[in-house]
Amino acid sequence: MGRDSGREDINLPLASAGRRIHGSVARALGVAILAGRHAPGDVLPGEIEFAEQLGVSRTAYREAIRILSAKGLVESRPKTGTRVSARKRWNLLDPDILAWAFEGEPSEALIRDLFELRMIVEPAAAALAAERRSIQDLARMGHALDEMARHGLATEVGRAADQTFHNVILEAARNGPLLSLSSSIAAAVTWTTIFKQRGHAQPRDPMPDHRALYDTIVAGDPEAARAAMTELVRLALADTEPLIAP
Amino acid sequence: MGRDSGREDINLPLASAGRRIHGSVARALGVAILAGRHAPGDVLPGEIEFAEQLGVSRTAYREAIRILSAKGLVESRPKTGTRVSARKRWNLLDPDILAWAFEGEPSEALIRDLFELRMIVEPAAAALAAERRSIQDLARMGHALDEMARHGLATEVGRAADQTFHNVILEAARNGPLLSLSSSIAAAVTWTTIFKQRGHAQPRDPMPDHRALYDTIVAGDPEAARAAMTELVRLALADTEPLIAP
DNA sequence: AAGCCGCAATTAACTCATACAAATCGGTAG
DNA sequence: CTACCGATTTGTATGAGTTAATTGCGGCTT
Repeated sequence: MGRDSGREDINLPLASAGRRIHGSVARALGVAILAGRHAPGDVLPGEIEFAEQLGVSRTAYREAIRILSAKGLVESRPKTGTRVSARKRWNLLDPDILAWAFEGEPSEALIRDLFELRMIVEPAAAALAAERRSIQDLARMGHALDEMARHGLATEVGRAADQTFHNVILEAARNGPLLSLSSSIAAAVTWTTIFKQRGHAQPRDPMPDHRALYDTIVAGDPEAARAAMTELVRLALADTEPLIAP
Repeated sequence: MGRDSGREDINLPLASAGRRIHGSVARALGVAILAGRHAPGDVLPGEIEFAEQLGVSRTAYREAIRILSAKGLVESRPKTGTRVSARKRWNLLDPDILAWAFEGEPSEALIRDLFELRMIVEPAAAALAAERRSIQDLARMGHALDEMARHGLATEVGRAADQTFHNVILEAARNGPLLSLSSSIAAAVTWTTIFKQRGHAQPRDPMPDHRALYDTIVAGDPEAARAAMTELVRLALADTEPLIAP
């Protein structure tokens, strides 16, 4: 009814850049779920109704639901409908989920958890990387550090270089599943620098600890690398912690 | 053409139990990709053609592709088609992906990687659990251990209890992202026992190390828990390693 | 003459609408 | 208390029309 007379939709900014409609809907719903606007256990409106509300076809809506379902956010069965899954079912390590979580202001609990994870994973990864890194890995790490030093963490390129540095270390650890944690680590790294910029007018210079870590990996000394990375994360945590738990 | 004269499909066991068609197709393709039957960079046949080959509608096929895409296995764009993503894009920590990987004989490299991850994550998780566990957590761990002792790892219930024990520890660590690693840990645990059963006619008794770990968590001693879990995983690794790297 | 840029045609995925099938829950009758 | 039956919701199928990216052609620039 009344489809020609105008669309009654668009309270969500769907269309949007590059992304296809199913992707946009998935993102919008994902963000809403992670923000708590749909609590675990809640039943979503029926396909037909909800798709119409969003102003998209049932096809596109269903594909969006498949995406969310694949990430463990929702489960749908005939007659029962589609309901938001329990939190323990959510795949919190999925890159999209993390991105959606950080779309709005993420919960302090999540940031704390990610830091804890980082403190567990990165030192071990650094130790492995010290043993297994190739010459190319070292070159990429060195380049990333140079970029970081040149542009600083106040710039986009500088932050990207920081991400790259940590990412190359994970790659150099030569462990597929471990590398899949990169998005989680990246999220923690990002928010470290964001909080740092917020907190201090004069943020601590990150280069010394990064260089020290780099040197241990060049030297191929696993235990030194583990210690250096532990110290690096500890410092980052010290910068961040007072701001999330004041 | 010839749709009425019979279906030219079914070289894959699609239909199958409980699962919907899109789920079955996703699983079949996922397994094929993880088994290397579709290498990264390969372009899949077009929607119409491939869906017809599989004997399903384009709708079901597309929803399957959305699932795979959500897990990072494939990427699809207009004109280019759908292609298998690079390995580093795969979300190796996704429960389904791991399940699919272990559908066929998994690669030794993956098992080794998962063990490495387990050795990194579980001791830290045990330490956190020792600090944060509730009375209910302890009760569940204790019950799981009892079940494990009663039925042994040769039985399905016994193995399930083992899984539960490790899983409760992850839950007791009170860290969402960490808990999302449970499927990865579970995969490693499973294959430990599988290899153990294969290797020795008289497998090592797993109860002493498990009990020791449990006691440290009851005592609330993080460092003791870390050490106990490290020892537990080390023993499991010792049982497994000679069989995957002979 | 060689190379670069922009335009159009092609091709694939994407979206939509509709019809029908299957599954599941609740109530009702036996 | 059990078994069936109907209503409701997701699941599957199909065909038509849309959008986006790549390819190659043709004209322009160097």
